[in-house]
Amino acid sequence: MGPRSGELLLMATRSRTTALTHSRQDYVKALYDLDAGEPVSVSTLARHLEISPPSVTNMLARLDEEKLVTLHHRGAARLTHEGQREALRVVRRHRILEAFLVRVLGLDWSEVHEDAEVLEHHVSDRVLDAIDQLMEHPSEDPHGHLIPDRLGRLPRRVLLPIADLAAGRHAVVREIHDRDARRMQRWKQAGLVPGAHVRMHAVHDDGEVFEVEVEGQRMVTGTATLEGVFVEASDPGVQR
Amino acid sequence: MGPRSGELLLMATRSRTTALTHSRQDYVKALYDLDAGEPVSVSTLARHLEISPPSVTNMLARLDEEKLVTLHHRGAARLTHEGQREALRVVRRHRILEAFLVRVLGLDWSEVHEDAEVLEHHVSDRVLDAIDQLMEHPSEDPHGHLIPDRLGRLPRRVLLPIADLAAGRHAVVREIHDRDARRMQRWKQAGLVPGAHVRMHAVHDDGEVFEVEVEGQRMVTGTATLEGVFVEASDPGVQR
DNA sequence: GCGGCTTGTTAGCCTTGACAAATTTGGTTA
DNA sequence: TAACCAAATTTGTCAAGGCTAACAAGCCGC
Repeated sequence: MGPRSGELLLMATRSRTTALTHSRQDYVKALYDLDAGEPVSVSTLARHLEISPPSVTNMLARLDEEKLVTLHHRGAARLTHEGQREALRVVRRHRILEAFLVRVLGLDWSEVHEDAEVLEHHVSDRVLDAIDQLMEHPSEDPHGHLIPDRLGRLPRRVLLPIADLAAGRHAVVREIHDRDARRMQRWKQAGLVPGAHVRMHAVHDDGEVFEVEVEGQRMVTGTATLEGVFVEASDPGVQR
Repeated sequence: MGPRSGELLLMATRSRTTALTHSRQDYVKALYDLDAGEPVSVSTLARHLEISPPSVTNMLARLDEEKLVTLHHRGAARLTHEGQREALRVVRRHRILEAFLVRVLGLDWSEVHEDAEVLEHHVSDRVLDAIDQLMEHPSEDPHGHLIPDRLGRLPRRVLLPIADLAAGRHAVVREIHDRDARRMQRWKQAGLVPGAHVRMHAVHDDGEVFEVEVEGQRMVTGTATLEGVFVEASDPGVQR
């Protein structure tokens, strides 16, 4: 739920003096992204970060000492409040940078993730603020993710994986997960972009095949394609 | 002379496959900046990079092995052609980024150096090109330094330290060296910015005190203030 | 309750690039 | 020529943050 259910955090009063190292920033951000209500396992994190499990165990122990995470059963980790605050800082930078790369530099939607991933660690606050101002403080990045404010606050938003949309329901695409450029290309071609209006016509084969209407265009597709697209139901009574 | 007398280099036909490490980029750039016609000493380089002399000796040995520098008497180093090419790559990035920070993000002239210094190592070619294009391929950065083209070519330009301007001579400010933000503030206030027209009225105390007219405003100042300002003589016959 | 897969962890090592302390080199001056 | 000083180098460390190989713990099915 991480990115699509940000919470209004109570900010700790004093913040750390030194910024987290590059690597720590990656870890807390990954934990934030992977947070689905329960602690994230070592192997999940290792896969996500493309780092070996021993290295992850090792780093998690450090983050635990530094009060950025708490450790749970079998080494699984979850962010502390402070860890979450740090994660949200990184998330904010990342999303502002993605917006900038697309809106100002005109780069493609589906290709900016990696660049933002690097720059989020290296852009100074001053430059970030200037970028934010230039774009007039956008509230969303190009994939539809909300941008936390300077204090790490993020409006709560309840979204639904598009595959969970019941047959007959209308919805609006709100977020597109952004790890795989090829998949994003496909979505883009299909019109599955933030803001697009969709309607689920029918679900076949026990939730394996979907008939979806995207901006008036009917398409048939499978789970693999749809995974990563989140919508907001636009007619009443739709629940997960 | 490094930055103010770039040369038209013959580029080697094949370039290295892997980018230089962050640290190596700093070294080659520093060597480029400090190049005044003869090898740069270990201590000069150490001071410029704010790194201890032993570390510098050590790194220079590696750069020598990697054919990026040649070593000379008492450990002094000079860039090879390949080293110079790499340096020019970094210089190009740095200058494009400075221009961007000022022209697009609206940051101050005198404050962008540090940010550019960091970003030059982390911006991808794709992003750099987009930035360059957005600005319509500027030929100079905000301090007046010429920006090498993609092949590392730089028009030759002969400039004069303003202090070397003979009494009575007119000139145009072309480059401002950009290491010290406070000094840059002073220049800015005095109107000593790239493009400004100046005239040397008189030189006193054996070249210690100068009477200069900047855009019509007369000022009296010392060597310390003027060091770092380079001009192009705008009346004939002025030579160093 | 006992193999045996899946997950984590321990141990030991590597790489980059920096540092300080102590030593050597080499040019300069008496 | 000897003594001296500044500059460079050698030697030994450190900190981050990775990695592999080998070992340990949990959990599942029987």
